Amino acid sequence: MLAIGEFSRLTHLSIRTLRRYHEGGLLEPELVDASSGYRYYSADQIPTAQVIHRLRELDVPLADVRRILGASDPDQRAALVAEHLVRLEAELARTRVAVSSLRRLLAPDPPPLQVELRAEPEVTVAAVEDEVDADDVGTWFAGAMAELDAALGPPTDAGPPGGLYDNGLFEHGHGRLLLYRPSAEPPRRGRVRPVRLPAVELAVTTHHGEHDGADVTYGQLGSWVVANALTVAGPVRERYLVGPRDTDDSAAWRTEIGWPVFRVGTDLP
Amino acid sequence: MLAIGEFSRLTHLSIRTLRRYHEGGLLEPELVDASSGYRYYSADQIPTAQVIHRLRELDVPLADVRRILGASDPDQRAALVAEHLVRLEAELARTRVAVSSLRRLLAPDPPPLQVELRAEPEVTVAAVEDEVDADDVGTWFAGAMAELDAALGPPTDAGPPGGLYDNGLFEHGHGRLLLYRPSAEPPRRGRVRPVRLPAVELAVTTHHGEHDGADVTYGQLGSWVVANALTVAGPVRERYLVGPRDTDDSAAWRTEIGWPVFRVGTDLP
DNA sequence: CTGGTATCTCCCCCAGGGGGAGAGTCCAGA
DNA sequence: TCTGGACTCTCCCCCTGGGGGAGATACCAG
Repeated sequence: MLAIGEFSRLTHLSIRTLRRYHEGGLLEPELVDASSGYRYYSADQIPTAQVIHRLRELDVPLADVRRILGASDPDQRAALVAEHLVRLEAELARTRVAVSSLRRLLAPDPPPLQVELRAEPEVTVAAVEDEVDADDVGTWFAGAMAELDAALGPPTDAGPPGGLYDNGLFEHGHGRLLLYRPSAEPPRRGRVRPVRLPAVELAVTTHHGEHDGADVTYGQLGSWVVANALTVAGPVRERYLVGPRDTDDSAAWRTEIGWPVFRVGTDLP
Repeated sequence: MLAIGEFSRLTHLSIRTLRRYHEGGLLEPELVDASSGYRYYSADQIPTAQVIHRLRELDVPLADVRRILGASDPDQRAALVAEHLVRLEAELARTRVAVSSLRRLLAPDPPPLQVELRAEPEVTVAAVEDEVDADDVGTWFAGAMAELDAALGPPTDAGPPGGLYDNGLFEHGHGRLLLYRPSAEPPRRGRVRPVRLPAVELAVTTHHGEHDGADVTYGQLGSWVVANALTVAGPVRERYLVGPRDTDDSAAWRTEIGWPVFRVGTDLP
């Protein structure tokens, strides 16, 4: 039986942290003296403590650590861990994008932006729509796109997929998100259903590369809109001209960003 | 002039976050209405907001973001950013170590540990000693080793360097740390001075690979000590048989870990 | 038995964000 | 000019995963 200080020395987990892990049900001491409250650990618990230590170094949330430790089957445990390694890899990819887009931001001469004003007519499409948290957009997007493809089959010449992004997504971190594919006769299947997109006047530009870097282009487009004295209204639109479905080379990806505007002197009476 | 909601849509920073950045002096609105408190931003502030966004994605602390934005000289700014990219890289290395050591921990059959009992005689060495936080050990270690090498010259055959780790380092996250190199006539120079290391009985094993993974070996050694009914006392000792000074191949590194013990039936009267 | 050290619980603090209440402000349409 | 809805304000609390420190007990060796 090891007192907490001794166990701390053995595992390199601080006493405070061990107590917290006890409270949290992550690592229950083998024995807790009922009268004194002293925690006593056994040497058998050292490996467990070290697994926790490692998982925490990988920023696995305590709740997930608990789940991993609770998995009785070693295979299942390995699967749970692998899941987090995937998450780590995704995070690394995000980091890479952030670094390169930071370089772009800090570069002295930003290339001028090509912006086009376009009147988008009303159109009926096959769409999936949901209330989504900003953090979940990536996951949701993948699922929705898969469902659209399942309902409509392989890409046709009806046009690339697109999305409508509620302003609340940016302002409050959650809002409505609509993903669509053009279709002459939109089916109803699963979450897919026909939706009538209203006509809208858009200021349009094209973002090159990873979607994670798109907010820089958003800013440039927004600046243009502000500078050219047009008024903003309604959800932002995107169209995925070239994306991960088309090529693995993310440098070749093209996302059209459409910012709804009132064209001065045209829409005003 | 853009109200906060509009600016939020343009930069993809949430309204809450923009307010926080204002409070924190990171991104001051161009104008704050004195009577209403409304924040108004200019379109020129969009690039700044996006730089902040990117830096935060890289987990740069707000204080450092402030410093980077405050740097007037672009070169200086680039240097500050580069500093953080170095930190990111170091973190990535730590992650890799954690992953591989996690694999080792979850492997079904841990190889048996070679433990040796050794009576270490009293010895006088050239040492640097300090009170250090656990987080700063790496930095402190590098500095202290450099200072030792400066005082003693290139490696001799007097033996590899070593360290003494106070228990408080593991239990509370800070404690005394002593780094030494054996020397017949220890000099006094800078922080380097002669120190008499007391004689001690050690349970010794050798850790292979990155030092970041050593705590697993610590646990195994500790288990052995507990199981073999010896009592623990005093600071842990390490000796750096092969380290980054010797080879870049971290798989070849060897760290001897010595756990102070009383040998039953020998030290007892 | 006594004193020093270990350990207990409890409360407050940190970063960097989010939720929500309640009040005041802006602006377009009637 | 009024009015209602949308926008924004401040303020307080909560989250995660830790750390600092106080004050009270427990353990254990001399």
